[in-house]
Amino acid sequence: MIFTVEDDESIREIEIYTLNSMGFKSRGFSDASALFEALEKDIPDLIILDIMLPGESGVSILQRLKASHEYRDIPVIMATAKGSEYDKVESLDAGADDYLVKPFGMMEMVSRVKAVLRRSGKKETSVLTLGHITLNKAEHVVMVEGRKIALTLKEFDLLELLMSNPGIVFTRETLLDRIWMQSAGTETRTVDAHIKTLRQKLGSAGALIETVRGVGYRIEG
Amino acid sequence: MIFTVEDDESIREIEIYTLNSMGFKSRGFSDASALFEALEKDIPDLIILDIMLPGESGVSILQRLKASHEYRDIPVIMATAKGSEYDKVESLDAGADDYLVKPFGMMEMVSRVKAVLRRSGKKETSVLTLGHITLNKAEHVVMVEGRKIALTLKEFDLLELLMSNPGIVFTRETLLDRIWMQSAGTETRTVDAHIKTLRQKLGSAGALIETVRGVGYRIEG
DNA sequence: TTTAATTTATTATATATTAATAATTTATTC
DNA sequence: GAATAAATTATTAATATATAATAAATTAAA
Repeated sequence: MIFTVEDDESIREIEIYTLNSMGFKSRGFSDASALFEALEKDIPDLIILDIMLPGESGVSILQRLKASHEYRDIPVIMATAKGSEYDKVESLDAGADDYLVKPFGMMEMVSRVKAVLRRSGKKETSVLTLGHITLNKAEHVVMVEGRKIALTLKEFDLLELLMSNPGIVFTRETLLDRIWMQSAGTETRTVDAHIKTLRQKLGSAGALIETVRGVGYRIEG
Repeated sequence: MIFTVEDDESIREIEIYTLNSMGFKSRGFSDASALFEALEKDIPDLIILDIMLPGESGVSILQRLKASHEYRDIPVIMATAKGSEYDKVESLDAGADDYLVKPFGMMEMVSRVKAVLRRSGKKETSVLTLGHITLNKAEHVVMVEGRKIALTLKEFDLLELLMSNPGIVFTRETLLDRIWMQSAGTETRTVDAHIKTLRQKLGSAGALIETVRGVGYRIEG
């Protein structure tokens, strides 16, 4: 679970939407009081904290968090306005784990979130992302543009292998070997059939799976 | 055990019903004398105290509690009428741990109760809630929609593991390893059988336990 | 001696595979 | 550069297989 504190509603919504569709769970809050209220019920894995907030500032919230025995271990990423070097220094001093300079892109946010989670040694997210496809290994769930897609085991394994190696072409033989545990030999259309259902279930994102004629399949890097 | 002091009988009943169905034990009292009588026999983990009471007011009761060597460590949540800022300040001054502004929702009450119990470092609440299922680890009791469900040991452990990790898929192998302390190997339908009885006993809430074909089981996050 | 846990056997269902055909793409020939 | 042939992949639907749900019977434990 990721908490984000941001007073601008549209930015907050985009952040939450992005995080959710990348396989994270997230909730947004507009100010300090809403955040601390939620903290009583649920300790998140990470907090994204805007500095400019109505009422209590992000830096002040950060200091409160780090002063609290209960909350000090939650990693925090600060969102600073461009150029306010002083805030940045002060935040890092106060114990922020990373910072984002506004205006920041959603993909930058996600990659920083992943990096901080990885560094802070929290349970490895095990989330693969590519284009609009998100694959969560632990939950065995695939999302396309925020919508959950039901895949069968073979489809899931196939997609996972392709997504783990974007750009790399796999021959049918290799795929049969690695996913079906079949040593090559008999001619079969099994792989083709699964690629077909995969593409279909992925909808528009299915176009990411490319056929390399005469060789095999790959997912776009 | 949670005590709630509230003169309005219907509110009191709802509070008790809610707390009980969330896995807490609770008793209600209509005024100060009933409360102090009960306190002589049993020290609760927390008291919810209405301010507007016939006879002695909630604030006065709070002051007496905090003045008493015996009772001062019991956390107290005050229930204040909307807008009576003075009462709120006076209560927090007098040592209340939190306050609820009337009219408050039952879920808000429960989450504040949990938060205060957690903060006050009392025995870890160890109450898991998911949908209509409530699991109390300490009391080894599971409730579904307020009704107590009798689970066997293995069933309980299985549900606890799943509820502690909502959304995460567990393979039969992992479940056997973590609950049955069996290292993998022999093919068995043991897990399936327990999932079946669990679902059956949970009734409609049993649908929360999902089968991920070819992988294992998970409980909906 | 009752209750719980496990195993076995059966039934139901989801998924995988295959085979046949259609649609493409690439190569070849005129 | 068109027309045709050859090769490859896509698609479909029927069939086979694998997996899970269920119920009943057995074994173990309290």
